[in-house]
Formats: sequence, structure tokens, C-alpha cells
Amino acid sequence: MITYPILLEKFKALLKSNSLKFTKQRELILKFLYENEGHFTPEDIYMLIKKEYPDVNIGITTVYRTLTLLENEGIASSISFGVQGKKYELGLKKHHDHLICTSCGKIIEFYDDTIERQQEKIAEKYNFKMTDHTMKIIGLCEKCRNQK
Amino acid sequence: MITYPILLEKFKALLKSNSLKFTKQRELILKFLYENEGHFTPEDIYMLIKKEYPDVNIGITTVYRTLTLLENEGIASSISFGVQGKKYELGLKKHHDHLICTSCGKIIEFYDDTIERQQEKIAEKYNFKMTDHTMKIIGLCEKCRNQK
DNA sequence: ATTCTTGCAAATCCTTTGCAGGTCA
DNA sequence: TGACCTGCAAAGGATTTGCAAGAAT
Repeated sequence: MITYPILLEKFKALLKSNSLKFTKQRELILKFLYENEGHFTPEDIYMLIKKEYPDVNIGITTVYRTLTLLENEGIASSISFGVQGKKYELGLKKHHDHLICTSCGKIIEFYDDTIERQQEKIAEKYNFKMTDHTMKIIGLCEKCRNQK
Repeated sequence: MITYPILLEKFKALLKSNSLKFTKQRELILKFLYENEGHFTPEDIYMLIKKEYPDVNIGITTVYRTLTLLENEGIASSISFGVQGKKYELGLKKHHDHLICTSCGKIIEFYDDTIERQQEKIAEKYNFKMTDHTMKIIGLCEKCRNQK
């Protein structure tokens, strides 16, 4: 796995090459994603950063803007929950899909080669230039299904 | 394929069994989905019904409510576009997934047995009780990729 | 010094809710 | 009649935008 200093350098280089500036806020958001395993809403990230760094001024607008930036640069990735918004995670890992529990909200990641290959075949079949793909399996996780 | 009169009867039966009432508005929305191939936003459906039946009073609220109802009853299905909302279609066909062109918005449907089976296997592997699943392949359709 | 960023408040977009009047069974 | 529905306007939640002040290069 990439270390934080290296990730940070990568981020700074990306900023520079786009004539963007390196700011405290951008760094904290990157750091947050690096240090926290899991999937977070912009609101989550905003609140948790405010709590951990009460002296840093940060607005939710900046969180949104930075997450968009990170996602466009391939450093973060998101899963969409429709009107309920998106959740973000560090996006450096290998591509993966998600199992989502409708009862407790738990998100499990998985990667499946068969599915990945099949998607490519389908795109090819329709002469589609695939730039992205997502798959969600919705249902009840082990714990929740047993509680019913 | 099911005929409209039969679909209508099915819908009426569903309404009755849920102590819901059969109304002009509900019928028009059902009819719209039956008659129009493709994927539509609630707004689309609302506008097109208003245009075709200027004398019928219908509000967008009712369109939302009815689409939700139809989806819950398995008569309609939707694809989510995140904050951009959902698009609905008649949901009587076999389950299928979508290819979505980011340039022209075109939506192509496909069904793939390998993927379907693989999804079941994955759910099983994680002891997940799958209630739904979606897959989207995002990219450029044949026409748009050639225009670049 | 210039350019880019920020936070705030206001605006937007899609969707839902409260409610009083209207319709269906 | 009574239960359910409707459209409207207002509310809601997530996200974006305009802007003047502030930070980075």
C-alpha cells in the first residue's frame, strides 16, 4: 500500500500540474481519507475533521469541492445512494464493487474477475467505450438477515 | 408481451388488494409507461401526459407517488442517476442492466446470464440475502465515440 | 501582486410532506 | 358516507454557485 507521504507528494504534483494550490483544507481531507477505512458522506468528513481539528476553519463547501477534485484525479472514489447522496473512500485500491445492506447500511467490498471480464465483453459487444462501471448488490447482510 | 388491457386488470387487482383506488391519474401514468419505450424522468412523464391530455388535471406529486407505487408493485423499474434523479420504465421485462452513454445520454439495455449467476454466487459467498442488484456500464456509445 | 481558495449565504435540483378539497367504492 | 387521492405550496436534503475576504505562489 502507498504510504501517506508518497500519496501527499502525488497529490501536490497533481495540484501543481493543474495550477491549483496546496491548502490546509485540501490536505486534511486527503489525510482523512487515507487514515479512515470505510465509506463516508461529505457531511461525515466535514464533521469529523471539524471535531479533530477545532482550530482549523473548514466549510462543507470545501469538502464537496475537494472530494470532487479527488475523485476526478482518481484519488478518491464514490458510491452513489441516489437522493441520499454519495459516500467516498480513498480510491487507490484496485477497482471493486459493493454489497450494501439495506437494514444496517453496512458496505462490503468485493472484487470478482469473472464479472470484470464479462463487463468488458459486453461493452465490446455493443461497441461501447467503457470508462467506468459500477455494480451494487443490495440486500441483507449476514447479521441482519438472521435478526428477522 | 402482455397486452394493455391485461396489464390494466393486473394493476386494478393490485390496487384493490391493497385497498387503494383506481384513478384517472394512475391509469394515465401506467398507460404512458406501457406505450412509451424508453427511460423517463418523473418530470418527463408529467410533461408529456399534460401535453397529451391537456384537460386532465395532474400534478408532479402524483407522478412521483404513482411511480413509487408502480415500482414497489414490480410494474415499473428505475435506474438511478445519483442527485440527477431517476428514470423509469415499464418493469415487466426480464431483469436487465444498462449501458449509459455519458455524451448523448443514450441507455442500452442488456442481459447477461454469466453476470447474473456470478452475482448470486457472490451474495452467497458473503452470506448476503440479495434483494436487488444493479449494474451500470458507463462510457461512450458507438456513435459518440466515433465523433471524438 | 496575482491567482486561486475559502466560507458563507443563497440558490438549485429532485423529492417529499402537510393539508384542504375532491374522488372513488 | 368514509377511505383514499389529488394538487398545491411549502419543506426537505444534498449539492452548487456567487461573492468578497483570505491564503498560496
